[in-house]
Order: sequence, then structure tokens, then C-alpha cells
Amino acid sequence: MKEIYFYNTLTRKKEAFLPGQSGKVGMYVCGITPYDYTHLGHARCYVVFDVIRRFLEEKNLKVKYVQNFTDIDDKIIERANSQKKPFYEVSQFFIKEYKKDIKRLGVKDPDVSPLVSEHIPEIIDAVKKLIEKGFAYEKNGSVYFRVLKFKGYGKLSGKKIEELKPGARVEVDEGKEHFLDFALWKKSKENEPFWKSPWGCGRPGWHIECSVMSMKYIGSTLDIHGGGEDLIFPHHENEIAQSEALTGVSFCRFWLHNGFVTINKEKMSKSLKNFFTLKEIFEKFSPRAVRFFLLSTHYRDPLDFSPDALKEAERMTERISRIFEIKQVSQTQDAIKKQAQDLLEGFYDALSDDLNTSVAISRFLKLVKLFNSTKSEFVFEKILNADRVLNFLTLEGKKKVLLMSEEEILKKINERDRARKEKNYELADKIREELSQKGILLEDTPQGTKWRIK
RNA sequence: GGCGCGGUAGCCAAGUGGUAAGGCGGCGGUCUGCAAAACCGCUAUUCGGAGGUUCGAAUCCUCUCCGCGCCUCCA
Repeated sequence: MKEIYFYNTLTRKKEAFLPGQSGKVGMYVCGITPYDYTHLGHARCYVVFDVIRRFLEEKNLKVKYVQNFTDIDDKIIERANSQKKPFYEVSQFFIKEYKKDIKRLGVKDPDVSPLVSEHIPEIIDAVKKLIEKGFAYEKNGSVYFRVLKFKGYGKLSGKKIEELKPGARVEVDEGKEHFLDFALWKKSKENEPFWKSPWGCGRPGWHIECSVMSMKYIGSTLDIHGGGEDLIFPHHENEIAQSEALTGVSFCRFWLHNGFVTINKEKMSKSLKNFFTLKEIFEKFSPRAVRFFLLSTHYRDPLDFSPDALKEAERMTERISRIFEIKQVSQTQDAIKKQAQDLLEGFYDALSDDLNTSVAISRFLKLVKLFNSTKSEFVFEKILNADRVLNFLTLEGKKKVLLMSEEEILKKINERDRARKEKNYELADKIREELSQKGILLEDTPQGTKWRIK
């Protein structure tokens, strides 16, 4: 059994992962801003971190998994105002949709799913402390973080302050001491929801909620902080600055970031209008295939979406699921047991190597193959063991629509069986073809003729 | 402009110094009346290109071409 290694964005190296205190792992993954439906890019992130969590749990580590909802933000307000609704109706609606979609992908519920809107007092406290410590200042009802005061700014993203030039891409906000300073607290404009604070009516800035909520539920130092790689800068960089300014200790030991889902090699994003929501995807592909697809490539590499790739995932997962159709035998030769055990070990070793799911899946498929040729209960159990991490087998498969009644099908099968006994193969094949036209596939097995939907 | 990632067979995809995992597809076979499913075998002398280091390189170095990302909200 190998040690667990993860690639740490902070050090740009694979590092041995050892939990902080006695087998406990505190992990925080940045959640969504619920102002629209969840898309495939989000799904990749949460499926990947779900596998990391399940894997660590299988390794007998006690994981506390925290994932927030940023339920108050400019985009939510924008949407709420355009629909003439309070912001929380918009965020609550999309939180519900997110939970529905992500559950179908077999992602376990977080242990804690904190909402920003329910942590305003804690956020105000944190901002107050940052001001006291000289890391933040109030200006016209807003509070900004004083980036230059925090040495080490840029250590996560590898950016140098001198190289980040104000201008074209960075909005120059009057009132800030330095263009990189970011809002901890934003003064509310008219028609915007607000909370009362020592600095007047306003709401939290974007980054502070993650610092406050992660440390509230996990502690000053997280073991793992995860998210999409687009969050590295500025979001996670800012989280580090705020948190470490606040506590004086290291905020997080392992920073893990997943790569993007792309379409034609380009990032799936709203602005390019090339994104697919899970809702849309599920109309064409099963959640089981989607999960398989999302794990088929290493999590840090780009994953290119295409209908063909999803179709292949559909085929593969159907094949995997067919193991349930086989009657198991209890006897297993030692050599086979050894093979199965080695494959399972290889499976976990692959995951230990910075979550190499491609290799892990290949071992998993080998186990399926071994089971198909041995029908061994022992091997079957190894498959179920591996599936506790991958979680393909319990998910919804492809939707099957029955175009004719079961009685009708059985009648046709009987008719065909009679024809086959009489060696009237022409008729038998005609019946099989007829059923095939209606999407029914026949399989002649030693146990008789079976049928299934194509 | 700064920083970073990737280019491996028809396709997807592992592999950071020891001589190219795995899957899909295709081809051949076992089974079958024929199929289907499953299983077995075959399917890259070669890793974008050019140099270099080395006994040895997909893996290290230099240059170069192509694609992408971050530097602004973004999983």
C-alpha cells in the first residue's frame, strides 16, 4: 500500500498527504453561487472532490467535508432584481436545483453546507478584527483588505504584485489605497439587500465568507481546500491573505484544483455560451455515464466534452452494470483471489498517486473482466469495494423506454422458441428482427432466451 | 506583456531516465443454428518538430511549431 500523494498548488509539487491531527481530515471545497443551473464544469469539481473524500474515507480517515453556498452576490442580486424577487428566492431555488442534480451524480452530501447569509455576524467580526490589526480599512461605507500589508501575497498563484498591472483588466475602484485591495464589506446601493454593520448598510465581499465559514467549521488550518483552477486567483489568494492575517497561522496545507471541462478545447463558460447544464445533459445521457466520463481523465487535466465521449461512457457503464446479471459462484481458486487482490491494491495505489482515476478505472475494468470470466463472488466483492469510491454501480443508468408490453414480448419469444425447436430459423430470425425494430434485443443463453432494451 | 498547462495509435487515455498501461473502434477466434453478451488474440519500433545530455529519453536540457488557461466574474 502506497502513501497518499496529492499535487499541492501551493508548492507546485506532489506531496505526501498526512492528516493533521490523528486521522482527521478537514476539507473545504468552494461551492457554487446559486444564480443559475449547475453545469458540467461544476459537476466535474464536485464529483472529483467526492471521489477524494470517499477515497480518504476508505483509507479509514475521518473526513469532515464542508462546502458552502455563496447565496448573496452581485449576480444573484442582478437576477433577483430583474425578476422582481428577493435575492433569497433566487438563491434558494438554485440551491435546490443544484442538490437535485448533484445527487443524481452520486455525490455525497457535505457534512456542513453553510450559507453566507447565515454567517453575517461572524463575517462582521472577522472584518472588525482585520481593521484592528491594520490589515483592512474602511472607505465610504465599504471595507477593503490592504494587500500590500500582507507579505506573501501571490504565493498560491505565483503572481508578483509588481507584475499585476492596473488598467485594462483590473477595475480601478476609487477609494481603494491600492488597486489590488479587495472588498471585505461592500456598501449597499439602492435596491440591494443589506445587513447592518459598524460601517453602515452593506453585504460581505466575495472572498471573506469562505475564510470565515471554513475556519468556523474546520479550524484555523484546513487540511484540504479545493475548487476549480479558475479560483486560484484571486479568490483563493485572497482567502489566504485574509485568513492568515486574521489568525497568524497557515490557512491550509493542501490546495487542490481541478482542471476545466472544455468544448473543442475551450473552457466551458457562460460568456462563450458553450456550456451544458446538467439538466440538459441528463436528457441525453445517464448520470452514471456522466460520472464515468468526468472521472475518465486525470482531474487536473482539461476534459474535453463531446457526445461521442459520453456515448462511450454510456457503453462502458452498461457493461460494468451487467455484472449484476451474472449468477455468482462461491468457490474461487487462490490464484484468482490473488489476482483480484492485486487489482484492488493497484486500484488504490493509483488513487494514492494524486488521484489517478484513469489508471484506477482501468484496474476496475480488469476486475469486471475477471469477474465475467470467473463469476467469482470473491471478485464481485472486490468490485463492490472499489465502487464505494467510484460509485458507478448505484447510479441511474440509461433511460429505457419500453415500446411494447412485456406480455407481448414474452409471447413473441415463445413463438420464436417454437420456431427454433422446429429449426425454422427463418421465422425465428424474422421475429428477432421484428423485436429489434422495437428496441428489444434478444440473447439466447443456456438458461433460455433473455431480452433487454437496447 | 507576465505566469502556467497540454500536444502519446482512427478516437479516449496512463506513463517524470531502463526500452510504450487500460479502454473504445477495427480485425481474427471461442461460444451460438445465426446472432447478442461475455471471454481470448491481434491492432504505436514510437510519443508535435529540430538539436543536445546519457550506456539508455515520451520522460532531463535548449530552441521551435500548435492548442488552451489565468492575470476581470467564473468550478
